[in-house]
Amino acid sequence: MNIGKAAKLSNLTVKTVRYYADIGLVKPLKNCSTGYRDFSDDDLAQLQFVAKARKFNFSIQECEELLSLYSDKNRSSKEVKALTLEKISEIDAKLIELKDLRHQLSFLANNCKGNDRPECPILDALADV
Amino acid sequence: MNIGKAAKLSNLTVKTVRYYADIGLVKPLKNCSTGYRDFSDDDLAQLQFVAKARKFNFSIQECEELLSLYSDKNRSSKEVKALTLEKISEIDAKLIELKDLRHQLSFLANNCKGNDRPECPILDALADV
DNA sequence: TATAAACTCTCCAGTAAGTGGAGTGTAAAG
DNA sequence: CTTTACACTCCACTTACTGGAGAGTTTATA
Repeated sequence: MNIGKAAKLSNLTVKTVRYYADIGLVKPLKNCSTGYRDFSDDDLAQLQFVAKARKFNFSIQECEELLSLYSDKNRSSKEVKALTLEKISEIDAKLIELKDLRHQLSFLANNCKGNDRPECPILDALADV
Repeated sequence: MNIGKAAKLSNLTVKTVRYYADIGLVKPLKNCSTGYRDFSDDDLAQLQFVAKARKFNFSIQECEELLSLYSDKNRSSKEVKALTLEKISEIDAKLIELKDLRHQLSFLANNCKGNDRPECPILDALADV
């Protein structure tokens, strides 16, 4: 299938699919005469896999690792689980950071009248070392 | 003061301070003979302001807006509060997204034995469109 | 059959917010 | 006087794409 169809079926943009092909994440055949990429069903499955993994916050490099684990029939599930748990703790760290940030910002916002006068505790807090 | 001291006092790296000067976020004087940047106390205050605002997840562009609001003695606190509330709702959206992601990933991890055998519900889920 | 629309290609540049390194010049300490 | 620490510029690289130019291909319509 052509790139447009592959993109549609994997919920990616054509640009993104082309990019994934450029960096070798998928390796579609090329029609020599037209230069058009030709995506097999397997290529499509890989694109769908990557699209989903990216949604799960896996980086491109991690997607590559997952793909190779996926196609390796002798791999253990241990490695995949380890990568996933690592992702989860990254997410946990980010959650803590964001919650703290939200806390501080809403404290500042609550103390700011938000009127037409110049006094602003938010700016004061930012200026205060 | 020299860039090293300005960096130290604002908890930024020298590279970052130089970058901020390059993009015009701060405008230190330059010693014509040596080419060394010379940071005034005001420049330092700006760097500290930006360093703090960046920690609060404000983008560089937003930092510029905040800086100009800060130095405008006639500005109202309304604008600053609006920007802050916007930030907070961005953070909220991100929090929801991350929580959902964590949920799905931990569900997958919990269902994966993580042993030496190849069966892996995580990979299966990624492959499942 | 002509032509227009839709699709594809490559290549170049840009995004955000820096980081890393090479090569070179300057200042302070021993 | 030399070593060390600091400063400078310039270029490339990072992540994961996105946008656009200019050109070729395929399909649908007049």
